[in-house]
Amino acid sequence: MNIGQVARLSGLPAKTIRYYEDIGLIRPQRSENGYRSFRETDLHKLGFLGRARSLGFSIEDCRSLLELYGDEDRASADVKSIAQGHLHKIDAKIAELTAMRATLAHLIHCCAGDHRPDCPILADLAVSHDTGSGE
Amino acid sequence: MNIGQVARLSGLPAKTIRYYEDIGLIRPQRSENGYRSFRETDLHKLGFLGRARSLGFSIEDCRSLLELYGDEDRASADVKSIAQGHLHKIDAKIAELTAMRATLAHLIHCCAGDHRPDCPILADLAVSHDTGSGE
DNA sequence: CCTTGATCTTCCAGTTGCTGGAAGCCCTAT
DNA sequence: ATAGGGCTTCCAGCAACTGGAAGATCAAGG
Repeated sequence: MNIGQVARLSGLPAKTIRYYEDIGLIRPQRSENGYRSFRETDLHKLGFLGRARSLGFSIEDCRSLLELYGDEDRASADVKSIAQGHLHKIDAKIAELTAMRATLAHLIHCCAGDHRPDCPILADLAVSHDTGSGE
Repeated sequence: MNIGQVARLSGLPAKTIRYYEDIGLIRPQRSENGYRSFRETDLHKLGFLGRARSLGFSIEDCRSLLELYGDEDRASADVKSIAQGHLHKIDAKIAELTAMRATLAHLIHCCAGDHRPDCPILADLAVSHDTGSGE
């Protein structure tokens, strides 16, 4: 299979597939004309990568997961550990965004949003706050 | 004021302040020796930038907000519009992360996490799903 | 056989928002 | 004079691609 077909089947852009080869996630063979020649296992790995990435795993996590996937003697604890680490990062990010969202939504609510210049959003950004326990 | 003091007062790294000058967010004067010389207004702007960034506004949003902040004839609607656009992006991001989190937490819950190789996390990543209405 | 257009190749640059480091000048204190 | 800190510039790198240029290859049509 050439890269175009693999891109169609895997749903990944050809550019991304080349990039994954560059960084050593996959190692497709080459035809005599220099074209990449993908086997079923390559396609399978790309699907794996696409799904792992869509769950937000970093490329390095994906590399580890792919390695564990190919290791018959893996311990599921190693996989679980990676997933839990990622889950913690997601939770931290959600918490951060939720805090931003709350402040932002409040400011937006307070802003008339008309032709006048008075704006509580700008007023808030203009003064320093303490990060502490305000109500 | 030199950059070190401004960094201390604003809480922003000196590198970041230089970067903000590079991209034209601030325009500190220069002393005769070539050092940046910050006025109160520069410090104020840097505080504004720090707070806007901490709410997750992009640099380009910050540029617009700073411009509106300095424009006595602004309409608060313009500020509100930027903030609302940003809020939508945050909401989209939260939704994306929450969906990831749900899938990931489920998989983690299903994984024994012991010395054995059987792992529902890897099993899930290994097969293609439809994005549709599964339960 | 030749041309056209799609597909493939490599390589370089750009994205976002900084951050680290090198090389070198300036300033103060001893 | 020298040591140290702070300041300057510029270049590289992070994550994970993405876009584009320049050129080879292939399949189909006239």
